[in-house]
Amino acid sequence: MPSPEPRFSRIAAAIADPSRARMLAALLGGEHRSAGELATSAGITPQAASTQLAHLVDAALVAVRQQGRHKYFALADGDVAHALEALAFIAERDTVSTRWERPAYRPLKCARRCYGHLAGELGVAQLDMLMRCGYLQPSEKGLQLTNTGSMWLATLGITPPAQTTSRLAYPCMDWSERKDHLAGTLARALLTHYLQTGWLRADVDSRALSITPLGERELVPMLAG
Amino acid sequence: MPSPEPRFSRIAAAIADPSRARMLAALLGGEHRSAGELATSAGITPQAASTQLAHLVDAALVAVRQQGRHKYFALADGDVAHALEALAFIAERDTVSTRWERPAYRPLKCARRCYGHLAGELGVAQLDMLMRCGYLQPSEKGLQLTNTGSMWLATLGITPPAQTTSRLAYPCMDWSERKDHLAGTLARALLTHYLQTGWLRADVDSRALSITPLGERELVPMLAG
DNA sequence: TCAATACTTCTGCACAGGCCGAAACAAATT
DNA sequence: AATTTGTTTCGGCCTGTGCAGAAGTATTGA
Repeated sequence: MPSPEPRFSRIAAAIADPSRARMLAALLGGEHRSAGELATSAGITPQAASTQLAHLVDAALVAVRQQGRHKYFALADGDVAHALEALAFIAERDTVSTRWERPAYRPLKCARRCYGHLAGELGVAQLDMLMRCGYLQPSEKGLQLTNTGSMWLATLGITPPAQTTSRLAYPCMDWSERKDHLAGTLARALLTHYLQTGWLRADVDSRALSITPLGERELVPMLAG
Repeated sequence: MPSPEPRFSRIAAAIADPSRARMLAALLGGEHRSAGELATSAGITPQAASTQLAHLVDAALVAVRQQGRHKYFALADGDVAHALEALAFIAERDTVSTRWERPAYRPLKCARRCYGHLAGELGVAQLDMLMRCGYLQPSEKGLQLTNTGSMWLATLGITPPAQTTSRLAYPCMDWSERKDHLAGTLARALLTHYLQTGWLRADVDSRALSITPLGERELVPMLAG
């Protein structure tokens, strides 16, 4: 006689917890975020976030993608985003409206650190330029520095990092741009150089990188070329 | 630094409880239901249902309408239904599909009891016929039985109920038809008659009324005329 | 090989919230 | 007025579940 529990209540329960909801809100833009990032977004410890993210994955609300020692999470698909927006709509319809624009996200999309190397629009542009100019070329394992590439590095005053067990250069998915950017020791050396020359300036407590006026004049054209 | 709690998590929390979800599912067809009905739908006691319904009203997911000593609840609006369906969609997308057709609801829409009187398509047809034939006419307080109406009742073998403190006849919103049907002591007398003559048969544990073959031949044409 | 970083599992704790029984309140019927 | 029926409030119990601390696993970098 008591009807069975509606299946949508399980989905709603997954969304209902404030910490999980904060993580989902952080993913609403469509970008991928690592577990640690989501932990700080939610204001909880990494181990708590790990449990909650497992909960969300189990409910098929978010999808995981492992990349090295990181795990990147994103909304499972557009249907989930649609459901969240439908909930948000009835939650916000009586308020002053126009949230859901997120100016806080803009600088991150432009340029940011991705564990020592450059990511964002600028990072994608960097890899694009390196390939287009023939400074890097694909090889059987990752990307290989060409002779002209070594010469280009020399003009910048960078000596190519010695080939070690850690990879020199390889593509890394850029989740805000949905394209690859450059990762590896070479990428870290390049970002270090950009910071030393004052082309970029690192934010204190965020991954954002801001472009200085000098960088606007010198770095941006270089990467565009 | 920890972002504020997203407002949609409060909405999700209201939906997440299994008992509340069962009540919402019972309202998904758009019909109004009384608190007691929703309590049995959810499989909880009336006092528990009262608390949960207050919760749903507070969250603006359902709207209340008081009618006498009853309280009728319904989904607040189409946006709420939309959000519930969006949640149900992602909850059911991997299952064998095609729920959400509800053959169980069909007999209720046709004919049912509404606290002693006839409701549903047949109830609406009944009031329509009574007015069209001039058996009832509007008065300052409710509906009044005419002389021809009294004669018509006599041909059925019904003596008009004496006017008491309880109202003889008045319109009552039919929530499946979105029109009025007949309520009052006269309406109860008519339904009792229909059941005694075997035109209708009452279900055991539901408000549904089924039309017998005899009723199909005699009652349905009478109400249509 | 060793250290650092990212994430996960385990354990115990504590708070939130749903439930029922009992009793009160309100409306309608007698 | 008295009774019946529908709904609400109060009090106490109890389960579910989110949290952090500590310890464990995995991957990367030197």
